[in-house]
Amino acid sequence: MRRRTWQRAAVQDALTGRYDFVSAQTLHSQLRADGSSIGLATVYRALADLAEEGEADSLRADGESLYRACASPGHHHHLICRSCGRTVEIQADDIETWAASTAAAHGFRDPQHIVDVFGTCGPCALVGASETP
Amino acid sequence: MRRRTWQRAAVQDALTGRYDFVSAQTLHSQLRADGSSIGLATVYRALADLAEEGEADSLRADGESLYRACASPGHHHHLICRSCGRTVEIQADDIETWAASTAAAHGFRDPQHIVDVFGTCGPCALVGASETP
DNA sequence: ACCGGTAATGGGAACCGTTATCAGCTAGCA
DNA sequence: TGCTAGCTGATAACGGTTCCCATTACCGGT
Repeated sequence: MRRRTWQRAAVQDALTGRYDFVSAQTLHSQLRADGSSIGLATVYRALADLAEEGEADSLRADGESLYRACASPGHHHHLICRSCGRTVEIQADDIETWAASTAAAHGFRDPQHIVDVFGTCGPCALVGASETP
Repeated sequence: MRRRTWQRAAVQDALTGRYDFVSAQTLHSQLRADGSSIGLATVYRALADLAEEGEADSLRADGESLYRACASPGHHHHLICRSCGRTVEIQADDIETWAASTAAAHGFRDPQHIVDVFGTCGPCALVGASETP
């Protein structure tokens, strides 16, 4: 059975309050800064559980796991700003069918696909342009 | 200038001799087992260089970087057996245009995409079926 | 309200893949 | 052949994540 603790709630709340992908360590720091006494290991466990239950999306970038609260409940992909982390959720049925048919065409079963798009969002492109001479 | 050393050649040969994605550590172990005295750091450096030069593809799985010699020189994606690692290279122009147009539609510039499909290849599906009662 | 068991917690140590360090070596060029 | 910048490799350091385990506290049953 999965117990409901204030730590789990705190992690979920902190995740829901953000619009971008965050690492476990960042979330832990934020929670501590907000006065919580939650432990780092607990944040890792809570995030892993949330991802397993489908309450959060996860992806790996630069060798660390990032998490984000799901806005849309179903399967979807992400368009992520590589500068500020702003994320747009994308539904793309074409990709689903493409992945399934491609796997089947090569005799692969039970296909899963990783599809994420990174880019520089409008505001960050302006900032970056002035920083890069 | 980039020098040609027997270590780099050994890494490239070992990579070319495989049909699957391998980690730096696995490749290092294989080279040592074959009698080479190559160092682990050198394997990491050689693989990073090969990937940078476009001589090898890399992807991250389970928190580690995996490498594979490119059969097709241009941009492509992979269909990977999650059991035995057998890999099929896939050209998918539809994905390229989809990623570009999706990014543009949301005001994102300079898009990059990560698209990999994992599945269980025919032979492994048979083996796995007998192992799972 | 009170137990009892049991999952959850948290601090630190361990773990693992990767990268930095640096003295010695060597490929490539004149 | 000699020079020298780039390469090598053993080891230390590093950063993110997981494990360990004594303690805590959730929750169903009474």
